[in-house]
Amino acid sequence: MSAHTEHGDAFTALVLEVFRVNRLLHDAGDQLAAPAGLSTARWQVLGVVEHGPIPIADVARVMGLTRQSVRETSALLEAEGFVEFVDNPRHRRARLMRITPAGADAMERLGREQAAWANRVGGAQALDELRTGVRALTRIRQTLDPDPPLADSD
Amino acid sequence: MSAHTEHGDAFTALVLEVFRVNRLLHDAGDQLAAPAGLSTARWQVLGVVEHGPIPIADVARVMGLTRQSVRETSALLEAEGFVEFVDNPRHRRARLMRITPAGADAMERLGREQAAWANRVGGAQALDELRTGVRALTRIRQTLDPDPPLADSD
DNA sequence: TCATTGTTGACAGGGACCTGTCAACCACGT
DNA sequence: ACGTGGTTGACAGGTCCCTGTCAACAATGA
Repeated sequence: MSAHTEHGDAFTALVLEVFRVNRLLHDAGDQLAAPAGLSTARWQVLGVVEHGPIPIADVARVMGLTRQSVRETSALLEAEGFVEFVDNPRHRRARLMRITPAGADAMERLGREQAAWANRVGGAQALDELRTGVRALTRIRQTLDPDPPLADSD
Repeated sequence: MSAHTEHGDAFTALVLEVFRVNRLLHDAGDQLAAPAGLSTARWQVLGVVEHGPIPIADVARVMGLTRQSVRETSALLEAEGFVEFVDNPRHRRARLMRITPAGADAMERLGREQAAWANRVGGAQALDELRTGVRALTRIRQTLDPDPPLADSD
């Protein structure tokens, strides 16, 4: 039908699979995060803020999102009491997002539940397959992404 | 830090990579589809409708989406003239979505451009890595998805 | 010192997905 | 024949992401 090479065919299959799995993982993340009053998106933002006070624009860069998306999520996190904004001595406009004790608590609980879930679902897969999958996606990301997000050093 | 097994660790890395790559692929799809007046979502719906007249609920099942999402996308596709709704002799309420000549044209052009793009990006990857990646994601999807989407037989 | 340039948070508006709810419709068992 | 239950499209409302635009702010060079 379409003029796909073997590589093009395999890549296309991977693309469609990424779309499907992404939605399932996102939903699973929402279900994991819901008891803590969070969602996948808020959880991820909180995971960055957890490392230390940081302006919105920096969070966006780390996550590979736009400032606007992060701003919206951050406003909700603040309204729910998971983060607070404190003055930035280096920039009067760019205030720093800081995790609150409530936010830290939620992250701690979520960390435990995520670990249990990841061990359970990941345990049902072959280790080498998981690792090859990560490598494949990473290479594709590097091929597609003109400027990759900053390292989220753990 | 968190009590991750090796499997849990690899799985978590895969999850985060899926999130990042999904966004890049979605954006790339939008850019591919834009010249044809489509987007990634509309393109995918049109790809199902292309196989023959079908009600909205069936499209949703095939794609693993809700009827509501497909309905919205379908309304836009109809407004743009890519599909039309025709009476369903078997169900008065569930009218059939049918691709228009304009829709078929757009899909044909997009098919060629997608093939070129997939060959180019996929060609930069190792074939066995791509295939293992597909297998890994497929297995994860089957682990997560209680009722998998219908086959999109080509 | 001062104008230019780049970055920041904010605001408006839109796209694509979700859940919850409803009336219309079909199919099925009694 | 008829009610019951499941499915369908529609509508309301919400989340998470995007682009485009703007004024406030910082940093830089003339």
